[in-house]
Amino acid sequence: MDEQARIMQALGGVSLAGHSVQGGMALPPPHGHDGTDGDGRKQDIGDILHQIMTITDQSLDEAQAKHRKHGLNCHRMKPALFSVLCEIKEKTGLSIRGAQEEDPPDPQLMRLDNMLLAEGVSGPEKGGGSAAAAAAAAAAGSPTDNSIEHSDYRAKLSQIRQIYHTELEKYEQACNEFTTHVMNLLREQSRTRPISPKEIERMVSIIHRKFSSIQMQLKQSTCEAVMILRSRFLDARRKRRNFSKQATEILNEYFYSHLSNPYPSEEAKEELAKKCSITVSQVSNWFGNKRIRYKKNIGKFQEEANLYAAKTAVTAAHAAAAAVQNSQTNSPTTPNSGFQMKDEEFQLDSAENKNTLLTNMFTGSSGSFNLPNSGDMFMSMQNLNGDSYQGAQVGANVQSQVDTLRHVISQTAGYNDALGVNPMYSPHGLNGNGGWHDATTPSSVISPTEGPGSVHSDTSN
DNA sequence: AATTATGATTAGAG
DNA sequence: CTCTAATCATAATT
Repeated sequence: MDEQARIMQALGGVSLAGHSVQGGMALPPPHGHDGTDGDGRKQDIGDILHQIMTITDQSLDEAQAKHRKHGLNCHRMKPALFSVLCEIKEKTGLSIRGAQEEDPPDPQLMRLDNMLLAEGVSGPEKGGGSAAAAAAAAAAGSPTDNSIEHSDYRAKLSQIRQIYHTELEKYEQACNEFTTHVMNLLREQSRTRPISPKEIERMVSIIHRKFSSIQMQLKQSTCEAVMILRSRFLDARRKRRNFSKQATEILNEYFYSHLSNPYPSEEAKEELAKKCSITVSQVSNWFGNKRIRYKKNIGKFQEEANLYAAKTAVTAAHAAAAAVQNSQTNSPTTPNSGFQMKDEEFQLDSAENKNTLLTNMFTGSSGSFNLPNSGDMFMSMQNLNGDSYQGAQVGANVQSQVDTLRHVISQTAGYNDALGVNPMYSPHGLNGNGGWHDATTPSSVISPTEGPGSVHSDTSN
């Protein structure tokens, strides 16, 4: 330091005219040149330094700068100056050391990385386009997670992923560019000043650190975006969608036809899930809700129960008719389009009037009818109608059954009420203290519809 | 706007 | 894990 100061001091008064220097003193002694005899030398140094200053001032004047640099490089005194610089550096260089060597793997960054990986943003590209991704997801055994809702999410996610990747790439590229630029600069400078490889390394790592901090910001904002997207799309609680009419239909059918033990097995749940195109857990949710809500207010559900009981009954009858027809070796072409029409009509009817007769009929006000499932319905209707399936015109036979039902309904549509609030009967295996009986008896669980042709109105295959 | 319906979540029991 | 019961938050209806 002292020396430097001294040199500078000396420079102060030196005339700037360039004197040529005599006597090539290759290496100025490290210490103690007290300025005794080097007048010309001083001037020379002053000259060079002045040039350096000037260059620094006009460093942007490209061609000129180059020229001057070249001049400097070729200057006789250059090696000498260089070595001086080397020495100075040697002495001062130690000061810039221990600036945190190996970068610690920043837990914050790790967290972000892990999350991005988990969300499939930074992981391996899977699927590319959103449609392809959705299709792949649907095709893969993944339980068909409501892919309609999901595809939107996936599209958005892949959009985020794309942005993230391009940005990342951009940063990386910029980082590399900058690094090489700096390296070149340093390399060039290394001709005029001593630069150890360690220093270059340090510089590079500083640059990388800067860029990685930028990357972290990118990752952070990407994470945020994903989280927002997630909460918007995947938190189904926020964006609750009702199941399709058809799905609830199917679920209700199952529920009311298994009222005595509305606990679908795992397989049954899967089946229902597939039919309704919802997930198994959604089926479970549905049944959980249904059970508890049914139990809480049976009266409120009577109508629905009747409706579905009747429906399954009709379905069973319909199926039975078909079966019988089959057994009668008639042509397989079903000639019962008319019947179907009637079927709908029937549903309409039963929905329209506040049918409570059916309630009495099916939900066992008498206590005898505690299983409003298709099998029983079928049987009872057969009995109702008197004759059996042996009749010649079976289609008409079933038709008449339905008609009979309708008749009864319309006849008795008058007196109802009193049962909505007062479920004095505990139908369908619902015991007194809340909770269904352990009705594990297969006869009540499995549809006993072993009518003619063994017809299952059950949802199981 | 208020109310009801409904799917999902939660705590807690088994 | 499944199930119940309570609860939440939103959709649908009045």
